[in-house]
Formats: sequence, C-alpha cells, structure tokens
Amino acid sequence: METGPVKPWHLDRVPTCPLVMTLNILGGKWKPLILHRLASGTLRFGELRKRIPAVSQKMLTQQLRELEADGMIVRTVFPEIPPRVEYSLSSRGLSLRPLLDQLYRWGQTELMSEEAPADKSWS
Amino acid sequence: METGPVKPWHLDRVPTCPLVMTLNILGGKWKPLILHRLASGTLRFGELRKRIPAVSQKMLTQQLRELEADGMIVRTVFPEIPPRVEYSLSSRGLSLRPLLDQLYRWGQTELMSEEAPADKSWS
DNA sequence: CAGAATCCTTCAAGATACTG
DNA sequence: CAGTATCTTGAAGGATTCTG
Repeated sequence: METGPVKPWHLDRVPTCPLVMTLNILGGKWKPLILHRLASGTLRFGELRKRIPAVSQKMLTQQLRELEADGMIVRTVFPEIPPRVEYSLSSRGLSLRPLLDQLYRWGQTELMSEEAPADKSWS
Repeated sequence: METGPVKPWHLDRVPTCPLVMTLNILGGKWKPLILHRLASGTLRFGELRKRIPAVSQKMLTQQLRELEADGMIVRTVFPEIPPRVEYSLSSRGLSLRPLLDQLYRWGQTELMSEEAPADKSWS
C-alpha cells in the first residue's frame, strides 16, 4: 500500500549525479551482497539467508523488496504449501554483474594480497 | 589508539568474503561519493563539501577520517592561518578509480538513458 | 578555514511473537 | 517456509556553538 516503505538511507530521489543514483539503488547495507549471491543463480529465501549469515530475516526481506522495487531482482512466488519463493536477478540486475565482480576482485587483490584462506565457503 | 572510532555500520572486521571486506571500506554512506570527487584531483575540505552538498560537515569529517584510517585517502595539513587541509587519493584509493568510473557509468547508461540534463554541474 | 564538542531527534535494525 | 506485525533501543546523523 506504499505507506512509506522505510526507505532506509537513500540520499535523494531527485535526479542528480549518476553516481548518486547508482548508490541510491546499490547503497543499501546488504544489497551488493544480495546481488552478488544471486549472480550465481536463482536462490530461495532461506538459501539466501544462509549465504549472508549476518543479515537478519527482517533486513533481508526489506532489502529484497527494495531491490525488487528498483527492478534489480525478480521475485517468484510458488503457490505451494509450504510456500516457496525464489529470487533471481532481472535483466537490469544482470547488467551489473561485471561491477559486482570488480568489487569482489578489488577486495581480493587489494585487501587480501597475502592471507589466502584455505576454505572458500563463501565465493 | 583504536579506541573504537564510531565504527558506523561496518559488517565485520574479521576476514570474510572479499566483497564484504570491500564493502566495509566503501560501504559508508558518502564514501564512494567522496572518493569519486577526489578522483578528479586533490581538494580542500571546503571544496569537497561544495561538491557533495547534501553531506553535513560532521559526516564529511567522520567519513574522511575513516577513509584515511583505511588507507584510501591522504590528509595533508598545512600549518597556516587560516588552516588549510587537503585531501587526495592514496595509491590504494587510486586503485579503485576504474571501479568508481564503472559505478558512474552504470548509473548513466542504466538509469539515465533518456532524460539527459543540459547542465552537468556535478561531474 | 577546518574542524571538535554538545545536545538532541530520528530511525535503522534487533528481538520476539504470530500466520497462511 | 517465508514472511508480517510490534516493540524497543542503540546509534546515525542534524543543528548549533566554540576554537586554534
């Protein structure tokens, strides 16, 4: 009913610098993480949670709704019992895969030069 | 002395996914913006404020300190009166210029396809 | 000019309980 | 399973004042 969907810490909705607009969409605390996880393929709600352990269920739901509203992801509800909901990247969401990869790699090369952990439970 | 400098909304300091580590550094509300502005060259505190109108003086100071602590920018104080402080990207900061450019361009191509504003007061 | 220090308000987000 | 609904609070962040 659009009663004011929390709107976390968006800077502005008025068109400004393209970078600001990008950050309005990607700037959410968990959004890049969510998008990156989904970049590997469709995931159910519960699976997504497991891949981002630190996020609460409430936050995850909220961020997913915002990403959906911004056209970054697609939410598919299967009318089953128990319910099943799958999330995947939209075409727009897919368009920033290279960006997410670059973010990932920057952290790799610039922040983890040494200290390569044996397990790669995330990736 | 690392007494706990506010530490805004970092996810974790323990090494996790490279993307998480990257977001710990870049994830601040204004940080990508600051870094992008500095990517064009050294700026004084006041100049930086003018280029990010929505940020308060307090927030700008805070974010700059964090970026400095993370080795992304260099803060140079000139012992003059009135004081002058200049900020510029460190070598590490420079290393993510392509990333910032890509963020900027994604917003341009994906969010501003039509509706190209005549003035480009930001850029 | 470039902040530091206070005070104060809002709100992001955790915890918990409930539901189709 | 995948949420919604409430309640509560820590802290993000604004406004203002003071200073080297």
